[in-house]
Amino acid sequence: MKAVGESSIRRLSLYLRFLDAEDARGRRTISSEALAALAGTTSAQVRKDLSQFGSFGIRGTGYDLPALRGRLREILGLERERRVVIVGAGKIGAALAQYPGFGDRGFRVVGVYDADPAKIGSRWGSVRVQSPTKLAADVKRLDAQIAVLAVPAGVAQTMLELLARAGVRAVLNFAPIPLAAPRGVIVQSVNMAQELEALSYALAHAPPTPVRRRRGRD
Amino acid sequence: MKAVGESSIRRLSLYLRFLDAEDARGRRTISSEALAALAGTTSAQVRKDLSQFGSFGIRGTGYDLPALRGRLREILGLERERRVVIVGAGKIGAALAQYPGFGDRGFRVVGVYDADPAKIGSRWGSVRVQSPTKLAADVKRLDAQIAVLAVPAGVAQTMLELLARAGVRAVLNFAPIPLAAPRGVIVQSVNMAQELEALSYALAHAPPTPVRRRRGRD
DNA sequence: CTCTGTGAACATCTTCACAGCT
DNA sequence: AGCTGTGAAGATGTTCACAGAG
Repeated sequence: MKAVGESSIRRLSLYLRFLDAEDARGRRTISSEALAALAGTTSAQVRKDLSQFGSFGIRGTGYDLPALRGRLREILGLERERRVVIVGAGKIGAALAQYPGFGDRGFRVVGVYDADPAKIGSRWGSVRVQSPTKLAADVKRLDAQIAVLAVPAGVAQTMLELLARAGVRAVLNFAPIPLAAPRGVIVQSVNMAQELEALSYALAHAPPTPVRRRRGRD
Repeated sequence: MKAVGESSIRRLSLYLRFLDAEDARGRRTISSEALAALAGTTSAQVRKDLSQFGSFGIRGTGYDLPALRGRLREILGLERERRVVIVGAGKIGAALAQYPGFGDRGFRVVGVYDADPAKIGSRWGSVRVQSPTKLAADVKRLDAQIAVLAVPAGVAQTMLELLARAGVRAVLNFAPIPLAAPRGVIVQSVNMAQELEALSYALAHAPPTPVRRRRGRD
């Protein structure tokens, strides 16, 4: 299998969401055109994305919806439950912990950590906030593969390294700085400051009359 | 001025963060190499990004730090305060409202709206949660240009249209679906489900031994 | 001699357009 | 006839490598 683009993967995740919805309402088949309309892209894009993983469409008809749905879940690795630890028990951590897209897709929060003694011990759903000193042991014991890093920028790199040593394999970072990924750890960052400033730039440079913008769809 | 790439803008925002920090510690000049190291990119990339807006570097020396900083603030439209309304008073809205990168960069929250009667009237910093029926009048009165859309997927498009009619010019969307941007409105989306599933994909496909990943930096 | 600014090469992503399966 | 799968073209983004300013 040749290298699959990052952007294709992001779209697969989106396609899956719509396949779930269409499947729920009983649709059995869907064309690249129809799926593209839902996901806000083009039919060619949908076909290219899917064809990277084989050809499971039916010419003249479209894609078998339940089959495609199953295949995407498999491709995205959503068939198995992923255990997640949240590091940083602030508002962002809280928002993610209760985000429906989290639990719905098999991501289970098994631990929450924060260095603030005032927060340690408080309940977050079914888990209690712990000290980060517990991380190393917990990650191993609970077999957590994913960590959400929602700590201040100044301690993010240190925490990332701690997580890496503990055995975490993938990290979703919300600290607004670039992190150097330790060997063997996949780091994905979400930087809200950047998003906001991209909007500010667009406002400053497109002002009097309209213009469009993207990321996800237009 | 020729079209500037989306990705350049995102990096400018990052560069500015580090320029702020270096300026604070008294540095007066910085080379593309040094800035690249901080921002996790290459010197060529830094120079390409900056050269799109003119040539304000000094050959043999680097860039005048305060000057560059001022120029970036100007380019990103951060010299003027931006008034922001938050639609959806859930956890995500709350996380953003208290996010330091928000206030620090001149984004001021002037209103919070939620359809849930139980939330209406509660205090969020200096503002009270209002009904979305107040949006149209408030956006005009407060001259809000940016909205943060943190509502459930099902009502996001409707709210976006309401915001557009109210006169909002830019929207940062957290609902996990693509939105059709009304004419004259810039929509930027952050989809955490996609980020998470991209990690899941990477875990499923890079497992036994290491591999890297990106977005913001590796 | 250092470090910028930039054309040219390269790589990646998107769109087009059509051959060929059903 | 309808719709997929895919090469080829086009667009966008990144890296290289060097001429030339300071």
